Amino acid sequence: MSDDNLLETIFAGELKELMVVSYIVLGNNAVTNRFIERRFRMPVQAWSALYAIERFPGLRAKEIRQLFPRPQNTISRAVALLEKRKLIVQEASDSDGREKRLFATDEGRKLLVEMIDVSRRRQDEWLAPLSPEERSTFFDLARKIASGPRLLSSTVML
Amino acid sequence: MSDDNLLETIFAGELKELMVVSYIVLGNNAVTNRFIERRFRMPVQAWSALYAIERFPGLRAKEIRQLFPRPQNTISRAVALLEKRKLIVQEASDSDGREKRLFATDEGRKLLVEMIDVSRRRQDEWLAPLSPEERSTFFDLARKIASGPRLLSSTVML
DNA sequence: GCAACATTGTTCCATCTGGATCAAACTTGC
DNA sequence: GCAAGTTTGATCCAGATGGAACAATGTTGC
Repeated sequence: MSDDNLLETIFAGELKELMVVSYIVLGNNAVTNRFIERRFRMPVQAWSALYAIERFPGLRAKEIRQLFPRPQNTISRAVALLEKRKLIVQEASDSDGREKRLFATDEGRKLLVEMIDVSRRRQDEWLAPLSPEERSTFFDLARKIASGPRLLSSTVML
Repeated sequence: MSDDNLLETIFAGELKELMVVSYIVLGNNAVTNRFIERRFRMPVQAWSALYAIERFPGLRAKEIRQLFPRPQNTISRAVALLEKRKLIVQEASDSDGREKRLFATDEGRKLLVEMIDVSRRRQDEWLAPLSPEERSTFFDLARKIASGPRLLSSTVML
């Protein structure tokens, strides 16, 4: 069986949606994770956290988890790395002594400009097969899936 | 800012497609990976490999990589685990002494029945927000993205 | 007021990960 | 025929991962 037919067949089974989404994401992650690791010497979740913190000044660590569903200690380590690199600063919360409010530094914002630029160009790269209308439709449907109540809390995989 | 507005905002930026797809996949992985690890005591790539081997009897390890873009040693370990559990057997290739042809055992096929069933129900769970027509459209668009030449080989993230 | 419980974020540690290296088998060029 | 290069898959190892336990703080119920 030829290589193309392998994919054709796997994208025709009862798990075709799972298979095609996994394929896209595993393929993209291989490219993206390696690049971010090599270029910025940080894991992807650190760059994600910086992106979120810059966009929402004063963000709390627990809120980063709502944006990027990752284990708690993963966020904790990413934040610690960003602080060590002086890309963000932590500030004690007035209202809750456990919380730390996070803010990007000028250096962090500067690094983000490059990070966002290359990520946007990478996004255009994997979305290239879609027309603008298709791209819009794809986003709307993905948005619907993201808003589903069972995405994060399953009843069949307990 | 409320929790919902955090997501609303992050899904409205210049990286919205990346953000929404990441959100779906990170969220689904948290559920799925933990379940497969706990229920079947194997990493996700081992179950993926078993799925591929059952579907394509005599598959080679390198071909699994085309279906599931993962590092080569990851596949090698997954295959070794499946063989140790007697879920697959390896058979020397006639034409190439380096290759091993992989075949599911009866036990492997039996386990797959349950794996596929729960995975299909999980798939229905995260696709639930979409109508049948939307689901079909989503699949077609994802299929297009998967077939793009720059998904696996970037020119902007070298 | 305070005991029981919940939440936030950090640390510990066994396990996993993936880039690099390796050995074996195959292919190419001459 | 064979040296150089390639392909296939296994192994090594430094560093990452995530579940669990933890400390500190806040909330609830009485």
